Amino acid sequence: MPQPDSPDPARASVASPWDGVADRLRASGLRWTPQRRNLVEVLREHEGHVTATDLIARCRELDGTTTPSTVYRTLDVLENLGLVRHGHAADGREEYHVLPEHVHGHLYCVGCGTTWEIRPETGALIVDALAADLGFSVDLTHVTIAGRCEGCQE
Amino acid sequence: MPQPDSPDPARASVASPWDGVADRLRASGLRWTPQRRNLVEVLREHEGHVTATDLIARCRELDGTTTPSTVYRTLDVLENLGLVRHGHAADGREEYHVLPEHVHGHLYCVGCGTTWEIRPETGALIVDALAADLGFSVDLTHVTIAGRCEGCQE
DNA sequence: GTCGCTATTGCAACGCGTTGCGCTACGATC
DNA sequence: GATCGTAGCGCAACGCGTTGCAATAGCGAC
Ligand SMILES: [Mn+2]
Ligand SMILES: [Mn+2]
Ligand SMILES: [Zn+2]
Ligand SMILES: [Zn+2]
Repeated sequence: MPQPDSPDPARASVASPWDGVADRLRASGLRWTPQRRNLVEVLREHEGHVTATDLIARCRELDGTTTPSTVYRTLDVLENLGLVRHGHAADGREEYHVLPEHVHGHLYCVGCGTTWEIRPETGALIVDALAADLGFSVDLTHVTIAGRCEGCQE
Repeated sequence: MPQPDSPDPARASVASPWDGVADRLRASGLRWTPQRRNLVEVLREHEGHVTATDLIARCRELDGTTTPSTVYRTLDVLENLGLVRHGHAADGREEYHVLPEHVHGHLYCVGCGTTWEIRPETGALIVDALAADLGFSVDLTHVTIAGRCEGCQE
C-alpha cells in the first residue's frame, strides 16, 4: 500500500540526491561526462555496500569501453561530494557505501563474508575510547573490523 | 649495567624464541630451508612493526635471488607459529608485528603515517562493545583503525 | 651414504588499485 | 554556433599480494 502522507507537488518522480549531481559538479568547475553519467546510473540501482569491482563490471555492461581508472577517479569525486563512502574489506578490497545516511564503521565476518554496519552508539563508544586513550581522532568511515559473527563462532 | 638477576647456566647467549624455529618446523613435518633461515635472520633484527616490502628488501640483501612469494608464504607459516602477526595499514599494505607479546590492534595516523598499538584495556573495551552489540567476536590482531593522532588534528 | 616422499621453491600470470602523460571534449564566454 | 582553457579520458606501467604448476631439494628411513 503506498504511503498516503507524502507531500507531492510533483508526484511523477521522487527527488533523489543523484538528480543534482550534474549541477553540483559544474558548480565547482568539474564536468558531467558520459562516463560519469554511466557510473551514477549504476549507483542509482544500488543501496548499501558494493564492491568497486562490481561497479566497474556493471559500468562495462552499459559501455564496453569502460576503464577502471576512470571509475576509481569518479568514485573519488563522488566521495568528496559525500554521495559514497569507501572502506576496506578484510582482504583489502574496496567497498563502497552508497548514499550513507550517517558516518559509520563496518564489521566483516571472516566466516561467512557478511558485512554489517556498526551502530552509531557502538561506534561512538569506540571513538570515545580512543580519544581518551591517546587523543586519537578516529575516522569511523574507514574502519572495518574483522572477526566472527554470532552464527560463525567456533 | 647488565641485570644481575638472570638465571644463567648458559651465559653465552640469551634464549630467543627464534632459536627453536627450525625444530618446531621439523616437528610438524615442515622444513628448514635457506630461504626461511634468511627471513628469520632478518626478523631477528627487528622489534615491533615492519612492512612486508621492507622484509623482502632486507632478504634480498642477504640473497639477491629472493622471491616475494616465498617470503609471503614463509610469513604465513611463522604467523601460524605465533612468531609474527600481521595487520593492514590504512593503505592496505601488510604490516608485520614481530614477536607480539600480546594480542593487540593498531592505530594508523593518516597525517604522519605513524602506527601505534591500541592498549590492552582500550582494545578490551572495543571487543566488549561489539560483543554486546551483535554478538560479534572481534579479531583484534587484524584491526587497524585510521584517523589522526593528537599532533596531526586539523 | 643413498633413496624416496613430499614440502617448498621460483616462475609466470593474475587481480586490485594507483599514477603519469598526451589527447579529447566539456562547457563557459562571446 | 564557434573558440578555447582545462578537467577528464584512455592507456600503459607500476606496486602489492596471491595462486597454480612443474622442478627442486629437505629430511626421515634404511
Ligand atoms: Mn582507503
Ligand atoms: Mn590479512
Ligand atoms: Zn559470519
Ligand atoms: Zn599523526
